[in-house]
Amino acid sequence: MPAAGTRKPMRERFREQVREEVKVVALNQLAAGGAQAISINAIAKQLGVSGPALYRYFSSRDELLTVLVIDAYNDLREAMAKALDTDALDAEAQVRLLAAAYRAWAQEEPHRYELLFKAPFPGYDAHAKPLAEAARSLMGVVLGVLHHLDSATAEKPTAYENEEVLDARRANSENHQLAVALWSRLHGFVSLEIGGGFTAMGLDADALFETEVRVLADRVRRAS
Amino acid sequence: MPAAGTRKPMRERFREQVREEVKVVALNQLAAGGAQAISINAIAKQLGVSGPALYRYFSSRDELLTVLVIDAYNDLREAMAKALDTDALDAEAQVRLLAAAYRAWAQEEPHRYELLFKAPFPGYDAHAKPLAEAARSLMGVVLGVLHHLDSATAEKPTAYENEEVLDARRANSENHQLAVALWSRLHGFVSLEIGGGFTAMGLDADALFETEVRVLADRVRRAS
DNA sequence: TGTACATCAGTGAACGCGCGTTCACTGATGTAC
DNA sequence: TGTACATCAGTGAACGCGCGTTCACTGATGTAC
Repeated sequence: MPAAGTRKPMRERFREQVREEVKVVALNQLAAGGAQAISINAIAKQLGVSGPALYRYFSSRDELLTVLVIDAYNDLREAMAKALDTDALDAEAQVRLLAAAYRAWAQEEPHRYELLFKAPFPGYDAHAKPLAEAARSLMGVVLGVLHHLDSATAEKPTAYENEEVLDARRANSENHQLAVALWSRLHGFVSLEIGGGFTAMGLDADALFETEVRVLADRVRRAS
Repeated sequence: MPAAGTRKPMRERFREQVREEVKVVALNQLAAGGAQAISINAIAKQLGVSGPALYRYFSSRDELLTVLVIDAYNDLREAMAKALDTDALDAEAQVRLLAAAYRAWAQEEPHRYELLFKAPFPGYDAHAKPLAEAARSLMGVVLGVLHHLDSATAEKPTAYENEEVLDARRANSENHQLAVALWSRLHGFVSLEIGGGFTAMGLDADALFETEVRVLADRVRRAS
């Protein structure tokens, strides 16, 4: 009988624990054979359990995949947020940190990074709300960095309610365009690097990245 | 009995024709359900033929997929080469044309573009030589544009024999780094655009692309 | 502390499906004399 | 022009596989009295 701090009923705690185990095994399969290799039956076998047992924890294979994508969004966001969690730095330095964190996460978790971008991008009208929220929250970190560049759009970028207002403001925001350009370049570099395009050509990926980041930082400095 | 111009034996011509038909149907399936939806049996059914029949034309599903990837590389390369097939232009203008052609092809053939970059990047040591050649040939077009910027590396970039010499020269070439940066940005932009990331955020993709291309062209002008 | 009951994790069989691939074969088609 | 033969496209059955998911069930586990 565990002491204080254990508020949830035991069965619920158990459920959450098993869900985590399932996700871990699923990520192993992802790393080993790609997203389509994630299979309910194979996961069950690896957990020493029979197939249908997992339906106690995930209603379908689709739900499992969705959860993995959301987790990846959140992980990447937290990695970036953590990198920026330092005492006051100017925007240029923050962009450098952000870029480094983005690349580092993708290098550490290449399969999860691919999972993020091989899935269709979650639109506003997507049936999966949590997914869209996770994606927007990630972009919120980038916007946060460029935040003080333009005081007209200076509100908390993660806690919106009305999406239409948000859309209108975004479309007209210089910062948002800058953020997207930043993200676009990071994604281009990182996905080529992960795919092996650079090393296959005998190129020094670190040097290339340095150059790209320097260009980005310059642009941010010019805008500020 | 066809007249002059028909040199190949009829059976061989027939084989090639059927191979093309198979590829067309395979591309339809790719567009409809992703690369993993390409299935020998389903293609056969759609052609009004029984499954094993296709093994007369492709030795395996893998061979079919490889051929599709090679075709896509070649198509994209030809689209870019064609765009540059104008009377003498300076490097800056050529970069603009190249970028526009790259994006246009990806927009017209989004599924084939994805097919290219979701496949593992063909390295030198890849067992599939034709694949690696097709990929290098594509890069050759980009290098051709930046060609005259650096006379030290000025040789025909597509007709190499010795790969090790090629590697060494590439690693040391400023132009090659510029070409890769160019490609990296194009890929980043285009893959986000295809994925729907921009429109999902209410952004004007054309305007973003214009900005990115202008930055690229500036950099090329500065280098020349 | 002990007993009765409700909850729910996990089982095993089954359904229906589609896949890639092999094999021995039939029958048409082009070719050589 | 006519006949005999070799080539080869396509068939249908079969193999073995794995998948997601449903269902009725057993048995353990936590809970309420």
